[in-house]
Amino acid sequence: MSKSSVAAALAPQDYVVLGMVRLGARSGYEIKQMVELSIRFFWTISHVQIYPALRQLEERGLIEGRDEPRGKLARRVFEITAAGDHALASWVAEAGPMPFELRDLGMVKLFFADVASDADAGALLGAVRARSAERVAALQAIEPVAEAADTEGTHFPGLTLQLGIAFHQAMVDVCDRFAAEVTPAKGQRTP
Amino acid sequence: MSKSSVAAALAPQDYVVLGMVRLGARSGYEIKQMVELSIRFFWTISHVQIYPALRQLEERGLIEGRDEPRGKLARRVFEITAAGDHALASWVAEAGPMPFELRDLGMVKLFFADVASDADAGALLGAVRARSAERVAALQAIEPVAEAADTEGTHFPGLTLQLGIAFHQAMVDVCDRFAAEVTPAKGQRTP
DNA sequence: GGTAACATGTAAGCGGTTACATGATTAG
DNA sequence: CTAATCATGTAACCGCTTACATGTTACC
Repeated sequence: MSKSSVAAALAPQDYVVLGMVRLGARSGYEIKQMVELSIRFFWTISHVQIYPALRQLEERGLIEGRDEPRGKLARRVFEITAAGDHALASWVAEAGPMPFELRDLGMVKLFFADVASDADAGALLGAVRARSAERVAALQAIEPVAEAADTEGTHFPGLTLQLGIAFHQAMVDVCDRFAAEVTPAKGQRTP
Repeated sequence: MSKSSVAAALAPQDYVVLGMVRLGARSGYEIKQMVELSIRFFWTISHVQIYPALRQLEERGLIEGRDEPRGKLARRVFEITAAGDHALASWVAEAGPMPFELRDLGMVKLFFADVASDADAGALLGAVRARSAERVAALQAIEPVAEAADTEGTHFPGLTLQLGIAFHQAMVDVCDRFAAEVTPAKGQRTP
């Protein structure tokens, strides 16, 4: 009832925007970029959602914006306020449900892969493995950036990076083990 | 253009339903249950989508249904056809994008956790760890079922189960390592 | 001079969930 | 006799994405 005009708690994407401003993203455009470079593996946001979020955050005094055009190119830049810092910290600390939603067609196909031929199932397994391996590589490529941030006092982005690397590496390992079990010789199982 | 009445390729959830019928789920109700017991960690479906999917699959001849009421309780049960087997196998074998979509508020909060106090950040880390630990336990509890299926010739559900376990165990491990680094003594970092 | 990147928006649509609705059967 | 489970549906709604829209600045 009534998410009309009064309270209406901030949504997750509002906090994402707030957090990115805190980490130094100035314009909506930069926020979108920073999201793509950092949390895109476990959260996405489109620019369409960012601009309304910025307006709302500013209305609430959690960020402060000023127009700073590049020549004739309209541009509004933001900084987090003390109230914003506090709101973000409260949200982070706030206990409550943290939904973990995974949607993975690859795993679904694997689940049903008994219906396919050994060759097709093997190819699918290889594809799933490759996908995770690529992601591991992509994440490892970011490690220097995270380490740089770490020395400057920002430690947790590195943790989420390690989490991403670890779980995709774990998937690669399981795929390898299974492939070894299933094709010890050449498509034969249970020797 | 035109997903009117002619072709309109089957959507993932249609294949999920088809696959579950193949694995022995007979009614829509049973399909929903089996989804909850098996692939819910990487795919969800609500009963609202299942019944239209069943109708569509039957129209295409991929499953065959007959009314089999329990007394006065309406109930329609299904079996997969040879054409259905083939369609499922083709889909599984079909190369193509396999989006891996993860949405995890816990990781988002962790990413921004530098804004919080050491105590709050530690609590958050513990909560994320606990969440994955619980999931590991829940998945391990299913292992006997997967092993039973394995001996009966259904091998791949066990693989996805191992993937899930490994995935969350990896997250637990990273959380533990990070917690050890950050609190060697008592909230001090970089000794 | 052209292409990529910068910068911000509106509007339509879709895939999916939630709420609502109904009723029968089984187990305690 | 009451609650949980079985079994299937309709309708409203909502968050999010896609497509559309526009113009600027910087680089090659």
